[in-house]
Amino acid sequence: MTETTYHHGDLKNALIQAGMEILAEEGLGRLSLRKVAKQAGVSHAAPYSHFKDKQALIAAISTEGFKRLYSQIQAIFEQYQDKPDTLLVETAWAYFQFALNETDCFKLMFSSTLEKEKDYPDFVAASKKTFSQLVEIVKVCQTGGVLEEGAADLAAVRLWSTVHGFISLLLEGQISSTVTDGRDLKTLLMDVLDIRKNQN
Amino acid sequence: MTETTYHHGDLKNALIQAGMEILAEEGLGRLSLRKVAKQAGVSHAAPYSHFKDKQALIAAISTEGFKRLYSQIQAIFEQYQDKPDTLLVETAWAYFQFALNETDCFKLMFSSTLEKEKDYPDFVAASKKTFSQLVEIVKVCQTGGVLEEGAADLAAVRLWSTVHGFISLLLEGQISSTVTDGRDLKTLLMDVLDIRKNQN
DNA sequence: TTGCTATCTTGACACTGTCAAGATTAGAGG
DNA sequence: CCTCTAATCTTGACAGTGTCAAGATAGCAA
Repeated sequence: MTETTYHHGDLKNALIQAGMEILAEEGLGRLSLRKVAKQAGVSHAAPYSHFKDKQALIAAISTEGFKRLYSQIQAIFEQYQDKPDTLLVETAWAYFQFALNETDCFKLMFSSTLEKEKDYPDFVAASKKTFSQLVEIVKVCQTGGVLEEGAADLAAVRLWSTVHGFISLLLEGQISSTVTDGRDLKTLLMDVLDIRKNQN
Repeated sequence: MTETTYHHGDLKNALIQAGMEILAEEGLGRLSLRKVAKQAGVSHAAPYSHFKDKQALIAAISTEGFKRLYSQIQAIFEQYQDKPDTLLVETAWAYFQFALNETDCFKLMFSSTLEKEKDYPDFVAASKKTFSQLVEIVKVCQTGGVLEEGAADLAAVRLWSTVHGFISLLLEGQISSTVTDGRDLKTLLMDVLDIRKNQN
């Protein structure tokens, strides 16, 4: 589908793409360089022309994951920019859905498979950008009166921590069913975030 | 140190012990069954007499991690049982410290290396027990007036999510330095949890 | 003592990440 | 159009891995 010629043009992205597919279908445990290479239709050592390491490929996949997460949140941001209360809930919900829909990618992004993030500036940039976006959203919510005024970055960390921790524990099966039962996920999320229901 | 005889008595625990040491010294990425076996002084296939899988060993190590976490929190619980406000902070701080001191074990416990937790009832029991403990602590804080009354399990999930998410993101290097700079970790934790400073 | 059974060893297999050496080819300079 | 260089890709090898089957060992019950 994506291949161009024999010397096959854009292998780097093809490998990232193949990696994400395997990740989604088989999970992190079954993600190997050789399988990625085979899926991209090249020999087992070909990836080393584009990635120093398996770590480097994983960094690239994580980076791509952050970009997707960013753009999904960005869509929410633009949609609800002038409805601050809805904005907060929907941002959290978008984060939640990303984790649910692309579980293994999400886990890869955060499950410290990467050992020396410093070595991957693209990865750092992509995640920093996402965080700045959250701070931005928090500011809008503050001026909109949905959140108390105060250090926006701290408030963003607080919210991000809660959402991230909750979805992580949930994916891990650590949230007791006495809590989850009888609530749909979105209401549950709002309860955990301690957001009172609004108009819709 | 721990070996008893030639047919070497208590290999199962020796393997768990060896696994935790390697985990602490070299990290999850470098934890292999064969290395664990060598460190315990047995041949490479010996672990299969006690563990079905590498997964099973990892489950056992995680379980041990939960037991340690439990007992550390339990110590805090007993110490501050009748000082509800301090209790809350110190519990969160104990969780925090566990993650900081035994980082790789902590990551192993939560980083979904385990694929089918259902298959490891001991693991499930140990983590459930820890959660019950948190609910218990929340209840004490509620009757002590430190937390609003309400569903204790939901409040526990909320707190746990925030602490867990925060420490996870921190370990991952995802927390911007604009937030961490100039605050020591405990104050930072209290800020994130939105707990106002008290007497001490 | 005898024999059963849990435990441990040995040897093998397929698979993995990684590297060195060589083949191929795209594209720049003539 | 041809040539040459550098990027790209292949082949082959190596050590390390998880796992299993077959056999050795030894603790313990009879």
